[in-house]
Amino acid sequence: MPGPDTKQRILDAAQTLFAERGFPATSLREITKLADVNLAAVNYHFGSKDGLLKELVNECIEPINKERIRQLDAAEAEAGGQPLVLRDLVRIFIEPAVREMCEENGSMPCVLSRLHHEPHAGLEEMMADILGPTISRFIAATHRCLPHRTPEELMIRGHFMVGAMLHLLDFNCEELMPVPGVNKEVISDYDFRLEQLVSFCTAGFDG
Amino acid sequence: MPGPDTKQRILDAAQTLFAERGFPATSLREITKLADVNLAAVNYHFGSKDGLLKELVNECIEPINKERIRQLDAAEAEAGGQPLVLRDLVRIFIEPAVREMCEENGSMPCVLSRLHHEPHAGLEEMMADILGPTISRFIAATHRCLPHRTPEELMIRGHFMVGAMLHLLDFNCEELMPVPGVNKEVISDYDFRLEQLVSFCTAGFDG
DNA sequence: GTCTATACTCCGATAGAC
DNA sequence: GTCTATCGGAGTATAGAC
Repeated sequence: MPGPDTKQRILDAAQTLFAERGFPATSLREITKLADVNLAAVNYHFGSKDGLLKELVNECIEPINKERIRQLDAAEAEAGGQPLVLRDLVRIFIEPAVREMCEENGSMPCVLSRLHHEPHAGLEEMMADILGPTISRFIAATHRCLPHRTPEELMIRGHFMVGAMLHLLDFNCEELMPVPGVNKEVISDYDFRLEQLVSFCTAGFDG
Repeated sequence: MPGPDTKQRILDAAQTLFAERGFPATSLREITKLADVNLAAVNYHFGSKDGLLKELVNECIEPINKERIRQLDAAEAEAGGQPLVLRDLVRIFIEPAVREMCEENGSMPCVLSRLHHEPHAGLEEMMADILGPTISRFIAATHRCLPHRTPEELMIRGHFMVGAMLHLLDFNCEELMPVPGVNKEVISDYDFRLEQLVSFCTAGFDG
């Protein structure tokens, strides 16, 4: 079997199945069957099941992080030393993640938000390496917006923002509990969700 | 081996190990070895590994939910038909969970917050059964506090609140990324975290 | 009823032939 | 690079001892 795209086919199949039933509940035999490749190809190309996951996650969060840095650079250059508007800052952190994951990579949000809560070998270190510098810059920029807040207050509130965002992303996959008076179409709308999250976190930082 | 407390010893061992390394990474053979019981005892008492998890979760969230309902009943009786103060309402939802999980059941927060993001057979239904009526009452009470907000806005913001809370609970187990100027002792303090979360969500609902 | 011993199937991983 | 064969360990089911 030729197939120089074996690696990509495995990645695609894994993304689909991980999102559907979760990482631990998906077997390599299911993935390789869907991708129409041999079982051993996974270990050849990725070393292990965890290695496959790691590459999948890296492909997803690196562009998000680069976009955040790009927008932050642009906004700070335009502000010319003045503190940014808090709402703009919150949006710069949230919008690239929500947009990338909801529009370009339809099935990654669930995978990613779950991973933040379940420990995996080597994955936390990778996330910390990629996201650490960004987080430091955001805390510093937030401190300039809200000088009356302590660094501890800003850090824990940034943590709340991440939690709210991850929970929103996972929301795509679950069934909503039906609640009287709530229109599901409104809640499912991507722009509605994004604006609500930005409003919630902006007010939360300042409150 | 006599041991009429076999069941409880399994539950204790499972809670410890699930919190330490996560549910999927913990084998029944490790649990039964730590509990000093036979492997098959798990399936006798709980039916399956998932059944064990389900009972563990149920034991944990039912008292939290009862306490929320109790406090909500008391507050609404005292208010005598008037809308509650938003901050009190937020605290009634958050405080029982944070207190129960941080003080009485030191190792459950991680387990619980992870489960909210990884699908497990039958577990979502159980959560929905237990939490559904409570959530409906909170949305209704919030709507009386903030009549200018639509039900969709209140529901999605309640979802953000849950996400922030779960992320905070899981925070106990992780190592914090070191950030210059942030005192880890302050961030680790239970009262500090609770008050920050209440402030963040109260402002977020209204913002 | 409780608990044990044991066997069964499936998993991820790997060695070695092609 | 790809494939087959195989390994130890996982969760599960059950027959039978107390």
